[in-house]
Amino acid sequence: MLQPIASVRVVDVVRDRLRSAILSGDIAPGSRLSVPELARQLGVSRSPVREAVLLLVGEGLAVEQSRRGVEVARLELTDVLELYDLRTNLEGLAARLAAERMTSSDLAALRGVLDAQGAAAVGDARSFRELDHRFHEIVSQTCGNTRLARHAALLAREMRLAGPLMVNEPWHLKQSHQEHRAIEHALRQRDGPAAENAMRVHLSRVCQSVRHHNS
Amino acid sequence: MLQPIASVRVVDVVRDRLRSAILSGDIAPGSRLSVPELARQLGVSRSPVREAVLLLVGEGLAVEQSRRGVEVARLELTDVLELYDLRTNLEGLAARLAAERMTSSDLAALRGVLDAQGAAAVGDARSFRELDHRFHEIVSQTCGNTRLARHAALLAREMRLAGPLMVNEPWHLKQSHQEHRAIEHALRQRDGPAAENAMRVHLSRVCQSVRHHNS
DNA sequence: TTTCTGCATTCTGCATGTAACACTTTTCCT
DNA sequence: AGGAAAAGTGTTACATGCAGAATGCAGAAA
Repeated sequence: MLQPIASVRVVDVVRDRLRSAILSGDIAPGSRLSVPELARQLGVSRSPVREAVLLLVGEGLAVEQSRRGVEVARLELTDVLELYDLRTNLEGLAARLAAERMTSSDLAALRGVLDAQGAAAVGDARSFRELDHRFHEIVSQTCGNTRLARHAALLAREMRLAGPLMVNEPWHLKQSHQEHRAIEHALRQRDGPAAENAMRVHLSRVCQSVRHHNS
Repeated sequence: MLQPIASVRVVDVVRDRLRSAILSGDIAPGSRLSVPELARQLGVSRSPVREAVLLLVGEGLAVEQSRRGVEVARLELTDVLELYDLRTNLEGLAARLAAERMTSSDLAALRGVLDAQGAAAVGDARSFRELDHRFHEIVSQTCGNTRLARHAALLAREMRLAGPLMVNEPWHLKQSHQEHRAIEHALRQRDGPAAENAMRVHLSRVCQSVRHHNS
């Protein structure tokens, strides 16, 4: 059974590259996304770059200003709180649904991420965040509701623009890790309501931490 | 104090026109969206049309097929159920938040919509649906969470593609109308939890009706 | 020193050119 | 007639052209 060959479109490559650059911080929030400049740097014409930039606007990672081009979105504290409110609900629902649908390989992947996170928790905030995203991504993507998965992914990605607003103290990361363990435990028990509750507790608590850390 | 001049971009006009045509059914689900053809019909060049079509894909109203262009999204029953699950949660949250933030003019607008809906309820399913959208839109847009408002709007719009899957029996519309009244009552009392509960009851019940109507 | 003016540069937004590909119809050969 | 090849039609995806608008800056004016 041969897989159909997926034609690689330039616009997709450009979009992925720009998204990675934005999420990794290589292109800082507030930076202008000049289409001709990016086209020169990437060695392609302006058309696919323009379309990729438009798609990023649709994803919420960039904002357009009337006639003044597009710049990488800048998140204020209120934006982050908004995002946590939404994620609390969406990912809570996702966790409840995922509890009944996760395969044993999904659960194994989840545990692998948590083990790696436990090892990274001391000091390496960057690795910790990466594994945090993987954890939440696995839960969202296995919930069985494709639209929920898509919207949760959009919100989780958008939140990665928050950078300096996030709390990186070791004790806080440790706390998150323990809450992740609780979520995983509920998922492993196939206890949907408990998983939802644990996810909501986790994200609400992080939201509160962020709020108090920036005031 | 002069208002800044909002430049009207062709791409925005095209996007709005295409979206209206899709949501009104003028362009049926499954129809191919040929960029050159649409450009001819609209009397503009292909560039803004191509971008508008891409934006509609981003909104979930159209889907791209590899190398075979874009067509208007076709919703199966499972898609509609997915959407209701999501809307139940998102709009439930929106209702709770809106209860504390709606102004008296918002409440007046809501009541106006409900009164019009009460008059239209008998027989005119098309008007009823239009007012239903207005009702949910007002609640979502007044919740104070811009991202919640945006995502709720996207989901509500996407659901309008469901067409023949929806339940249009008069008694069902009447039931929806009464549930809308209950939601509005809770909002007017500024009772967030009650509003959330009423919204969830409403959307869950509609979801069940749709499920049983198509099986 | 500060503010304004005019020019040069760059960008945005739309139009158009074009190669590669997909689908349809016609034609040609058996 | 039946089936394959080939031409024709239409599209996608990318490249490029270009007018108008925004931005930055040097130099003049207050």
